[in-house]
Amino acid sequence: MKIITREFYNRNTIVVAKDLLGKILVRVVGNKILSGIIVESEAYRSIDDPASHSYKGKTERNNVMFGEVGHAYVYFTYGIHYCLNIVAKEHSIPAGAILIRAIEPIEGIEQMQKFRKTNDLYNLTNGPGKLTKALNVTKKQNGVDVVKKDEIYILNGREIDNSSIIATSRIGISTALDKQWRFLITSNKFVSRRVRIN
DNA sequence: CACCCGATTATCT
DNA sequence: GATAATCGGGTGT
Repeated sequence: MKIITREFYNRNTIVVAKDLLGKILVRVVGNKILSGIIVESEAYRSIDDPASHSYKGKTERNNVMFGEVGHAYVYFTYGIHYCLNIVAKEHSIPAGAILIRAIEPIEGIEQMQKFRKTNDLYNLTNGPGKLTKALNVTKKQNGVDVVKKDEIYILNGREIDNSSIIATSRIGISTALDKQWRFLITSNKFVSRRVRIN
């Protein structure tokens, strides 16, 4: 499998969010490889999206969202958790990123269980805060280029049949609830259980 | 299974 | 000073 090239991310954020389903997220920690299939994602845009960190313009926290596509935007939230996003947008749009909400673990499961301090396979990486903990992703990874084979990269996985993907409103936000920008693979056991299907 | 709540702190207003 | 792109544990049905 090959690393996804930068052109993939240089498209409509919503389309890329959907297309990331089925791709393989890889995390290199020392000499260990941790990986999983992306099974849940959310698109966040900019001036047209009140729920996005970039809605009101560039700040110290969100500046990666305004930068080159194909980089990781990692932020800290609720005083406890990190969330991993991939910058994606068309040239004409100032900012945009995709929140990786859940992966189906493939490689390095034992190491992920150590990072998470749990043996429960189905609650290991089924949430944005859980998967960053399982993959040992923190603000140190903010800005890393996921198009290069370095700390974090994404591989072409298997094509997902359109009929097995659904779109819903996004989780944990209070505005723009009408926008159906959360994508998940239906019936995948590793999707967040907080399912709000409209 | 559903709802409720506390944890804990960087970031923004 | 308030909020937050969350999680896990608790209680009740």
